[in-house]
Amino acid sequence: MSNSEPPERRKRRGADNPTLADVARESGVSTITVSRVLNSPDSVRPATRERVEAAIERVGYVRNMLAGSLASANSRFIAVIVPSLSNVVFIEVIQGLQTTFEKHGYQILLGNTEYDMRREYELVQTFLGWSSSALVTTGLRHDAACTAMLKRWQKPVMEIMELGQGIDLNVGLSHYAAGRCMAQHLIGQGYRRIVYAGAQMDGNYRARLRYEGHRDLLQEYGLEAPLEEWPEASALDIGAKAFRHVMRQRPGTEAIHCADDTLAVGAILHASRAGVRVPDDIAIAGFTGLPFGQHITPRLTTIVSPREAIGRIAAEQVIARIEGKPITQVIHDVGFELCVGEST
Amino acid sequence: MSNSEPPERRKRRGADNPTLADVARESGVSTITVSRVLNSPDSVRPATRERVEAAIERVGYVRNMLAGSLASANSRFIAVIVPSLSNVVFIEVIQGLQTTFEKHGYQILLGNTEYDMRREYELVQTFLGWSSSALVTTGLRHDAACTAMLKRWQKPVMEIMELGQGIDLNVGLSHYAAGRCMAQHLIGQGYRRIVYAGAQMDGNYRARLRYEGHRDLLQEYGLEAPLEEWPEASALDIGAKAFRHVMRQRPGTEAIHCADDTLAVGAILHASRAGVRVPDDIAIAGFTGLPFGQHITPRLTTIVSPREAIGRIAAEQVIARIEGKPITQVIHDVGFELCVGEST
DNA sequence: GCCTTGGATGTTAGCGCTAACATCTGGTTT
DNA sequence: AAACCAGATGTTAGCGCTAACATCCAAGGC
Repeated sequence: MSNSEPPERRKRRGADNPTLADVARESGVSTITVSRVLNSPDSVRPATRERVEAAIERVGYVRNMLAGSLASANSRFIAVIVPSLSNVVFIEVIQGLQTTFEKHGYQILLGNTEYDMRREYELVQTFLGWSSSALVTTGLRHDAACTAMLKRWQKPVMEIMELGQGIDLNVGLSHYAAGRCMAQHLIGQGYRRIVYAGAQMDGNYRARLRYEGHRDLLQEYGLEAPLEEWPEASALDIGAKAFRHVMRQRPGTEAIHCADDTLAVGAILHASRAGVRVPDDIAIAGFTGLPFGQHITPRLTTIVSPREAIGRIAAEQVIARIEGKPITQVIHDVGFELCVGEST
Repeated sequence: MSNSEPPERRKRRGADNPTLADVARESGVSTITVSRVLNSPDSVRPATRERVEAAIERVGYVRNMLAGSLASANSRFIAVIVPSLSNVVFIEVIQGLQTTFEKHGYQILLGNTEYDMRREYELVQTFLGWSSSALVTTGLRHDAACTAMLKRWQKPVMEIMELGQGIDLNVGLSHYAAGRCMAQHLIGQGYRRIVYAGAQMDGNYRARLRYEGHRDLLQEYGLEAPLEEWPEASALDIGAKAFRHVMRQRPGTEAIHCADDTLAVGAILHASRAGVRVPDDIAIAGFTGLPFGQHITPRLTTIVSPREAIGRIAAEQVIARIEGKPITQVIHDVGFELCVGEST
C-alpha cells in the first residue's frame, strides 16, 4: 500500500442520470454525434444513427434540455404573457398559440399579469432570463422600461389582440373600430339612449378603446355616451349587477352595449329572470362571440373576434421569423364580424 | 511589432448580455457573492448587498436562469400536465396552481395531453429533461412506462382530480362517489328512467367513474342505467345534441344525468328553446358547479367540486415537499357538494 | 496575548451540452 | 496519381452559473 490514494474528487452530479457521454460510450461514438442524432438526425449516417438510438434506449437516456439550451443560448421556450386567465378569450388565444408552437417543438412559458404593467415587466425579465426564443405579449402598451428592454432584445417579439405598429410583430384587430361598429348597429336598430357597461376598465384598455369607438360614433349622432364601469373582473354576476344598476339608475335606457360577452350574457340571463324582455324592453349587445351567447334566448348580438386564429397566426409568424423566413407583413389585421342575434 | 498576436480565440457568447462576472467586476466582489445576493440575500452583509444591487441595476444585468438551473440541477419549474384546455375545470385548477406556485417563485410548464396517455408520457420525458422541481399531473392512470419513470424520479409527483393512492402525492375527490351521490338525489326526487350522457368518455375516465357510481346505485334500485356518449369534446352543442337524441330515441326518459355542466347547460338551454319544460317534462343534472349553471333558468342541479382549491392545495403540498417539510398526509380528499337547483 | 469561533467572502471545478473548428474517409476530377 | 471535395465524425473550449471547499477577519473567551 505504498501508493497514496488520489485526492478525493468532489462530486456534484444532479440526479446521476445517464448523460450524452454515457450514450456515446455505449454506442462507440463521440458525444457530438449523439447530439447530432438528437438535433439534426439527417446529418448522421443511418447506420450510426440506429446504433446511437439503440444506445439511448438501452441506457434510458433523458436529455438535459437546460444544458443544451445553455450551450446554444436558445431554449425553444416561447414566453407568452396574458393579462388574465379568468377570461376565456385569452384561454382560446393560448390554445391557438400552444397547438401551433407545440407542433414545431416549442414549449410555452405562460405568465399572467392580472392587468398590471409592473408585473408584465417582471415577467419579461424572467422570461428573457430563460433564453426564450421569442416573446408573445398582449396589447401595445407596456411599461416604458419594458418596451425599451424588448426593443433591445434580439429575438422576435409579438404583440397580439390590439392592432398597430408596435415593437416588432403584431396580430390583432382594431378595438376602436369594433366599438364603433356595434354602436353603428345599435343606432341603425333605432336605439338612442345607449349605456356602455364595462368591467375592470382601468387595466383593460382594449375595452376602453371599444368604448371610445362607441362614444365617438354616438357623438357624431349628437348622442351622449354614458359609461358604467365596475372595478371587478368581468363575470356573469357583474353583468347581472350592471343590468340591475342601469334599470334602476338610468330608467329609459334603450340598449346596453357591454364590453364583453360575459357581461352581456349575465345581463340577458338576469333580465329573463327579472321578467324584462330583451330586446323589447331593453337591447343588449356584447363583444367577442363566445359560444354560449348563441345558446341563450334571445341569441346575443355581438362582435366575433377570431381568437384561436389570433393565436395560430401569431405563432406562425413568430416561427417564420425564428426560422429566418422573410416576413411579408409585420402587422396582421384579423378583423372582426358583427353577429346580429335576437338581443338587439 | 515583433510580438506575435495571440491566436484568435473563438467566441460564442449568446446575446452578449452582461453576466454575473460583469456585475462582480463592477461591484468589486466575486461572482459567488453576486450569486448569493440573488439567491440568499440574507447571507450577504447589507452594505455589500446594496453595492451589488446597484451594480446589477447599472449594468442592466438579467440573470440567466438556464445556467443557474444547470449548475444547481434544479430549475424552479413545475411541470403541470392536464388532459384538456377547452374544459374550464382545468383552467380553474391551473389558476389555483399558478397563483400559489408563482407566489413561491416557481414557473409552470404547461402540457396538454388531449386525453392521450402516449402524449402524457412524451410530455413527462420533456419536462424531466428541464430538471423540473416537481410534476403535477391529472388522474391516477398513466402509461405503464410513464408511471415507472415517475416512480424512479426523485422529486415530488402530484396526481390531482382523482382520489386514491398513486405515485406519490394526491389531491382529489372520488368521482365514483360523486356519480353515486347525484344518482341518489335523482332517485330521491322520484325519477326512475334516467339516462347518463357523456362526451369523450374513452379518454376521460373520471367521467366514466362517475357513470359507474351512477350505474351501481341505479342497479341497487333495480333500475337500468343507459349510457349515451359522444366522441367529441364536451361543449354546449353536444349537450343540445344529447338532449335532442334522448328526447327522440328514448321517449319517456325522466332525467338526464350529464357528465359535466357544459353538457347540462347546453341541454337546458336547448330544452327551453324547444319548449320542453325542465324539470317538469325532463330533469337535467350536471357535474362540477360552473358559475353559469347558476345563472340560467332553471338553475342547474349539480355537484360542486372545489377546482381552485384542488390547485391551491396541490401546490401547497408540493411546495412543502420540495422544501423538505414533513407531509402529514399523502392523500387529500377535497370532497364535493351536491347543489340542488331547479332543474331536477 | 493567543486561541477559538462563526459569519462573510473567495477559489475552484464542474453541471451536460453544443458551436466552431479539425480531421478523416472514400470517392471523383483532371 | 495528385489534387480535390463533400459528407461523416471527432476535438476542444466554452455557455453562465453554483456546490463544495477554503480562506479571511473581527469579536469573544480564558
